[in-house]
Amino acid sequence: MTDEDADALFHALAHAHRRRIVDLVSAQPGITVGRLACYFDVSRIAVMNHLATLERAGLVLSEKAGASRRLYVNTTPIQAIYERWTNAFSGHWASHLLNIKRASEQAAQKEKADE
Amino acid sequence: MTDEDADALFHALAHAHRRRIVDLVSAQPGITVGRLACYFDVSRIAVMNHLATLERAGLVLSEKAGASRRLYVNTTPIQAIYERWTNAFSGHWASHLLNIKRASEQAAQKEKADE
DNA sequence: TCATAATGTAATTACTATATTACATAAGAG
DNA sequence: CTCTTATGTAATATAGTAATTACATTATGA
Repeated sequence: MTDEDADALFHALAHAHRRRIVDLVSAQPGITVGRLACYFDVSRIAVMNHLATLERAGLVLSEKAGASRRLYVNTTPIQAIYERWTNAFSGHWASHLLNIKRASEQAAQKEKADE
Repeated sequence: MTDEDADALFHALAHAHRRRIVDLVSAQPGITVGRLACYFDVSRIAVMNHLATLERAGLVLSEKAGASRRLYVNTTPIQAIYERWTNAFSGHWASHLLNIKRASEQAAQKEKADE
């Protein structure tokens, strides 16, 4: 996963409307743009912009169906997040919350070793 | 996890510099702000702003140590992401990539049923 | 073909984010 | 106390986001 991919992906998920879109499309695969927009207070255009952001991130796929456009969720990028971050922090994972005092002591020792 | 929490969290991760900060602080718990800033081309102030964003999201914790400030990663919010998204899409998880054609057929049937 | 309904594009506006430089505060060394 | 180093704050320029309204395109069906 490149930096650009990760930027697009996290940015796409960094807005409640877009996360809700993912949930709605996930629950109703093939929903059209217009029907989806009905769930929101903002304009259809705003929803379309959010969809463009989600498509850029690869989270939403679409296909034309006559005059409509059907929407689908792609979970692959979400899986990529999972692999990226759970592997990166597998060492910390067990404790769930970092113990600051212990880490602080370790850091103090490291400082001494560095000089 | 509230919408505000999720916004802060995903936004925090939506920048390569901030993700790199998380990696660096994770690898060197207790690193100081100044030392961390040395890893980046941008100014120390820019790095501090990124740190503020990460602290707002709960991804980075800090404690004063004399004139310095020691930094630590907190993995709890990342675990929250994991639970939020893997549970939400557990149904889709098995196939990894959504099969558009099948979903499209299902959607077409659903449309008929709705009218 | 013509009317209608769904989606797409353009231009605009208000707001937020990222980064900078310059200055201010706080702690440790001599 | 004073010099130095580390961190924090203020003001600011630039760029990117999120939303709007108005108009254009495309497809369906009488």
